Amino acid sequence: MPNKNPLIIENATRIARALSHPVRLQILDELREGGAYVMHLTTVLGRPQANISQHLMVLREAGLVRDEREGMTVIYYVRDHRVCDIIDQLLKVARDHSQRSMIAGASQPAEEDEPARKRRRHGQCRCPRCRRHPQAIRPS
Amino acid sequence: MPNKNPLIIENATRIARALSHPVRLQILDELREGGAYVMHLTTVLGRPQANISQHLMVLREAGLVRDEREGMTVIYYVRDHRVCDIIDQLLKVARDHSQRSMIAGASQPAEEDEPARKRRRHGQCRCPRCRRHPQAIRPS
DNA sequence: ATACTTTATTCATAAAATCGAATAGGGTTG
DNA sequence: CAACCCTATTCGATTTTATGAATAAAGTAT
Repeated sequence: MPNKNPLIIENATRIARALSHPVRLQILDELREGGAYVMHLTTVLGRPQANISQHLMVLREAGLVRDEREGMTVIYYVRDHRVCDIIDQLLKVARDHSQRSMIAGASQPAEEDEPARKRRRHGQCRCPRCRRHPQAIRPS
Repeated sequence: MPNKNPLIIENATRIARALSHPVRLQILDELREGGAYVMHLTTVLGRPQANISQHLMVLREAGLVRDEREGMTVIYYVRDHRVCDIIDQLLKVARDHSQRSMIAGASQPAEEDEPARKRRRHGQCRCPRCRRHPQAIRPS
């Protein structure tokens, strides 16, 4: 973890939570290549307008989208396209996990169930094993 | 979005939700380099044991960790390290967003507020603008 | 067997998220 | 202004999540 600042961690979880709903994931996908009207999202995703607006509010408060008034309509844009990359990775992992659960031994998960690497020498920890290796401390 | 399968999307949101809590994010970070005992996590994160176990259950059900009994203790491992990469990206974006909100014009967000790309020509959509460009359909 | 250790689970409660329905706000058109 | 269109917000009901407390489960040691 490149940054242990609790505020940063909180922010990261906020982004993750914003991504944790199918409608919001799909909204971001629609916005991805150039923004879209609310009405467009409503039509494409087949959900009531109020619901789309509600999800857009969540995305806005998470700082993931930006809106631009244009007369009577509003266009929403993705704020940081790195978030789209994150979504791509989520989908990739999700796809592999699905395959793994459906077919027993299929395709290349690109990184099979981790090989149980050598256990790390923990820092300051009172647990029986750590007690014998009081090294680097990583408290908070 | 490389895959529009609703099941895959649901799975992706499940992963995102599992990542949407500070304790779980930190747990994954601890497990990252080699797995850890529950007790170790309890000590390092400074949270009651039951709570750590509860979060581990969430991570387990999301398929993000794997446990291995070893006598009286249990070691948890990350299942797919690509998830750690996702966490790194979340943190990176979160860090930039924090900086952006604290300092007005600082550091390189690597991808500033998106330049409002040319609007996409939407497919089948009843909204006023789309009606005149009935092209590719992207319904469900 | 008894006591102790480590981890998991259950329960009750509080907090947060989701969603439809209704409504409000603002711009446009006639 | 009145009617209409697009979007946002509020409200209430329901569901999900989070958490401490208590307890269970299972291995270990005496």
